[in-house]
Amino acid sequence: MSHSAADVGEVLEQIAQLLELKGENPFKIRAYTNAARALDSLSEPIEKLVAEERLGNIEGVGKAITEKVTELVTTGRLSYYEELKASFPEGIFELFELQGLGAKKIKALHDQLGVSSVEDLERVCAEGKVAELAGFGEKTQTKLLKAIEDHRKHAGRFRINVVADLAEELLEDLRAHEAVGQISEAGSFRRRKETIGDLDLLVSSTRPEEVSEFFIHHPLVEEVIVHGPTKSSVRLKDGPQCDLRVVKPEEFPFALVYFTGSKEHNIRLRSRSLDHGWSLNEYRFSPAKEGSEITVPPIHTERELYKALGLDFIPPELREDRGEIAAAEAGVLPNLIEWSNLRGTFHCHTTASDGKNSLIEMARAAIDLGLEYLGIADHSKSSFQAHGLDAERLAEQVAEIRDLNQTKEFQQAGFRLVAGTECDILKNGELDFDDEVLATLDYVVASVHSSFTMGEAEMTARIIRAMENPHVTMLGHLTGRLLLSREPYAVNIPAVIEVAASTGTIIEINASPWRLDMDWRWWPLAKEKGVKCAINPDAHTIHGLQDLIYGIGIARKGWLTKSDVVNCLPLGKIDEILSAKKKHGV
DNA sequence: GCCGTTTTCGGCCCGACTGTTTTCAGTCG
Repeated sequence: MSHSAADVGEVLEQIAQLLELKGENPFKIRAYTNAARALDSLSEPIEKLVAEERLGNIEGVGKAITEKVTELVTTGRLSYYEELKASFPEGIFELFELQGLGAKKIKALHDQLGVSSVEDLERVCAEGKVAELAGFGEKTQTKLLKAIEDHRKHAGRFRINVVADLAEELLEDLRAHEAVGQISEAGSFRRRKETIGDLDLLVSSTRPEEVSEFFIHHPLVEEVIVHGPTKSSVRLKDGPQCDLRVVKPEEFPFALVYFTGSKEHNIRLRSRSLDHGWSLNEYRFSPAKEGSEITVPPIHTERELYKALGLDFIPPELREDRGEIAAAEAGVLPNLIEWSNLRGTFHCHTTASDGKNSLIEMARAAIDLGLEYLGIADHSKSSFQAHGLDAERLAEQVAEIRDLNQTKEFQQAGFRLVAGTECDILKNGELDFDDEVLATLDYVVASVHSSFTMGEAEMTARIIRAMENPHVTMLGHLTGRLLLSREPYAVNIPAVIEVAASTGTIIEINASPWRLDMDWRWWPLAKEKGVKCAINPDAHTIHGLQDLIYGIGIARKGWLTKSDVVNCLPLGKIDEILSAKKKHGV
C-alpha cells in the first residue's frame, strides 16, 4: 500500500486531533499540525524523501515524526496512530469540522454523552441533553444543530470564481461607504489559492461600528455569525463565510499582512522581526522587551513593512512559506507574470464539439479582451460525449480558420486564430488522430479524458508516450482533477515534468476554476527543469475566456514570469514555439 | 514534538468574540 504526501499529512493531522482530545501538551499538538502542513507542500514524492533519509531536512519534521512517517510510508501502517485511534470512535474526526466545536467540547460530549459521530451529536442536541452539561447551555446546543446543518449544506470550501464574484461586489459597496478608508481583500483569496474556505476583507476606518453595521446588513449577507465593532463574520448567499475586520488607518498595513497570511509566512515575519528587537502583531511593531529603548520604524504601506524587515515586497501569491522570504532577502524574487503580459491563449472549444459559441464569436471575444491570437482545440473523436471531431470535420474546421484569418476584420485587428485540437490520449498512450492528421495543425493539446482509474505507473507511461510524439505541443490538464468534485488521477508528476523538459513539451495551466491544473506547487520544479507553461482557459463559452485571470493567479503562485509562459509571446513568435518539437525532433 | 549566532533547555503568536460564567474557557484565525 502506498501513501501520498497528502495521505501522510492527513494521518499527522488526525494524530494532532487525537492528542488534543487526550489533552496533550499544545506545543506537541502544533508540532504534528506543522509537520502535516510541511508534507502537504512537498515538491517531490514522499517515498523518495523517505528512501533517501531526507525527511529530517524538512523544517518542522524532527526525529520522532521522521520515524513515524518512515514507518507509515514503508509499511503502510503506523502503530502509534492506530493505538491512539483505538481509544476514540472513527466518527470523531468529522466533529472537528463543525463550526464552533473543538477538542475540549468534543471530549466532554464523548465522555459524558457517548457522542461518537455527527449523527450522535444531532440526536443528543435534539433531546436537549447537551444544554444540561457543565460549560454548555441552550445557545450552544442550538448553535451546534445549526453547525451540523451548515456542514451538510456547504462542506466547507468554494471554487475561486464564486468567491471572486462575491468579493468584487462587497468591495465595491464597502469602498463607496464614507466611513471606509483603505480597503482590501485578504486571506487565501488574496493569495489566489485554488479553493477558498472563507473570504477575508479588511477595512481601515475611524468609525468601525458604522462599517461593521453596514457590512452585516449588506444584501449578500444571508446570516450573521458573529458581530463586534471590529470583527464580524457572516454567511454569504452563495455559501461562503465572509469575515470583515476593521482597523485604525495606522494599523492597516500590519493588519493586511497579518490577515493575508499565510500563517506560516507570518510566523517567519514575526521571528524575523524579533531579530530586530521588534514584536510584530496585526496592529503594529512594538519593542520586544518591556521598557526597552529600542525604536520601531514608521510604516505606512505593506512595502515599507517588508522593507523594514530587510525584504523586498513579497506579492501575496508567494506568501506560502516556500522560500519567498529568503528570495526577498537576497533580492531575487521573480518579476511575476501579469494580466497585461498576456498576448493570446490556446485551448478553447467551439460549437463544433462541446462549446457554446462559434469560431467567430470566440474570436471576437478574444479581440475584445485585447488578445492577438486564440488557439482553437476542440475535442477529438474518442470524446464522443463531447461531440469530438473526426479527421474530416477537423479538416473543415481548419479550412474555416484559415479563411477567417484572411478576412479584413482579422487582419485589421492584427488577430489570428490558431488551428489545433485537444487530442485524446488513448488508454495505451497513442493519440486519437494519426500523425498525418496532426501534421496539418498549428499545434496539439494532448489530454486524458478516459480510464481515470488506472494505476500510477500505467498512467504515467501513457502520458509520457503521448509527450514523446513530436506533434504534441502541450499537455492539457495534467491530473484531470475537478476541484471539490473529482480527485486527480494517479500520475507521477516529477516524471512527467522530466520528460516534458527532455522533449520540449509545454505544460498547460488549465485556468478553469474547476481545474487549475497543473497545480501551482509543481511549477517551481518545472521551471527549474526549463519546462514552458501555457495558460489556457479551456473556454467553452465567450465568458469562459475570462477564466484566464485565475490561470494568471496560479502562474504567479508558481513563481512564473512572462518569459516562462508561451502565451506572453507576440503573434509573430508563436509559430516558432508551436512547431519547435516537430522541427528539432524529440 | 521541534528548534538553536539568546543553542541541548526552555521557549513555542495572541487578540476578538461568544457563551457561560461572575472572572473565564473555548474556539477561531
